[in-house]
Amino acid sequence: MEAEHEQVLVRRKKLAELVRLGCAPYPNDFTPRHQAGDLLARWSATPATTLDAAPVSVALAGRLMAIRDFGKALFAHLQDGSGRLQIHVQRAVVGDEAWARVKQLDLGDIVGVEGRLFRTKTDELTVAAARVRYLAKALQPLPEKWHGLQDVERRYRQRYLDLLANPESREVFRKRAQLLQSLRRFFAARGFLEVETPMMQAIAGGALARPFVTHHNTLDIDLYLRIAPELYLKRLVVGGLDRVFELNRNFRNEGMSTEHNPEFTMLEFYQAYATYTDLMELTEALFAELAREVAGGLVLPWGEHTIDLTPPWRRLTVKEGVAEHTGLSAADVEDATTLRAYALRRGIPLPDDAPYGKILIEVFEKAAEHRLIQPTFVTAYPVEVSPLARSNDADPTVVDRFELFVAGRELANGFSELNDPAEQRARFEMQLAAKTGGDDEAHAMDEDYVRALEHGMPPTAGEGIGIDRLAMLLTNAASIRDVILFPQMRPERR
RNA sequence: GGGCCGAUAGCUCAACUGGUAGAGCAGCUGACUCUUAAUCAGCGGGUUCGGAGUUCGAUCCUCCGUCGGCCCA
Repeated sequence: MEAEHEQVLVRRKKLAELVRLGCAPYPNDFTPRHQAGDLLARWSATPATTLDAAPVSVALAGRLMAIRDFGKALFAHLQDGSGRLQIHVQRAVVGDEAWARVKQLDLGDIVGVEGRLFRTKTDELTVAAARVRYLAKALQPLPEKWHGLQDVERRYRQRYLDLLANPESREVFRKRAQLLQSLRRFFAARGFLEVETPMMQAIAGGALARPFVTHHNTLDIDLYLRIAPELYLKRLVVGGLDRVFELNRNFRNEGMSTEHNPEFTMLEFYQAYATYTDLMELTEALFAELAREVAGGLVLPWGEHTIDLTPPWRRLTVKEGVAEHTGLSAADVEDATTLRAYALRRGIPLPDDAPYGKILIEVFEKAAEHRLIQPTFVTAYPVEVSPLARSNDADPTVVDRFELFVAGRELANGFSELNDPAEQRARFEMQLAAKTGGDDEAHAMDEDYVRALEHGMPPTAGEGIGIDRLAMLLTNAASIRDVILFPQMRPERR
């Protein structure tokens, strides 16, 4: 426990004084009947004379965010989950005894107010308080009323302070909630079933990433926090759930940055009898709808850029992207030796035995990705880095896969699913070889998944969308930590 | 993991070339019944992130550490 500073001690004294005056310290028998935002919406257009002629009784509760004391009367602003409403308390109205209690109120206290609506001289809708009760004492002072809470570290560690002091922050998370609702509505409207699959998996599959490990005591086995729900969702498609989606957390044991948090929210969905090109169109429709509902339109400010989500979006292959952003010719891009030399010049690290597809994708990631500001579907990914995707019929060195880039980062990854069990087994074996060769992000063998495919999975396309990054895009947030309520932080040493 | 930057009153921020830390808000006391960053008068509040060093003297310079931000891997 850190030493308490003056203001906390003062507030503790006030709490004691309130108790002495007969107030329960933390009562829970006050029921608000109104919300500040609703009252403002309903009555802001009503003239003062109407409010006086037919009084509107209200009861609301919230946190005191500003107090302007005039000795025998005071104005204050009460903030609840919906907004901020002014209250006016007069000694002559509430009586001396209640006034003595009102005088003990501090900024940050949670209070309940009953009274009627009126308009001040400056026409602000205000509650003329008949009764004020305090519902919870705030022992700690609020952040500065004008600048809010600026300290980035405290905004993340003590998100409650950020939320109550910074309206922009509340707005970001309101939009995020709206985003999730819109997503669910979009998929429900198209016949997708929302499902939940294991977070703890014996084999961490469905993506190429390092997992977190945990231990189950009774079973005495190590389990992995999932890096993706993919293989379970496709088992459901085998089981006849033709359209499924899951909107939930994934965990990857990797570095942290402005676009990576160890746990992050991912939408994955699978549609039987569809192809990756169908999903590109679906994705365009989805983003358009989300942008309209959450951000108010398809043209979004993004830092110094303006991003236009109006479909259709640009499409290009990985090789085209590499050629465009490296200056190499199409023939050079096809040539592993030339590509490797380019990678070396650019300081892109590559294992000695990296196959062509791996070199290609590394060069693409370093040279092209961050330049794809406007929405772009990148297609024709090398088979070596896509162990779960269906090979292209015309060119089996690539798969029927796309990634969507917006604002220079990957937002979605979708493909026609590989449903040939024999080929899937062969792909897993390729990955095992890579793993033996030192690639610890290579995919593990999943026998049960192959067995599921042997029962027959309909031709299917599936996609994953990074929800945190999508939220960043729709709220113009520079860091993933700005759209995650409690981002991962190093523990404070106190 | 590497580079750069940052941490000063409860909060938001100042402090010249090294000379012993200030303002606004918040708090406290008093005045004030239509204010809204209320106003007016007065007062208190500091381990300058932690540790070591250089120096007569360190918020300031050096080193180590902690936490955070940005960039890179």
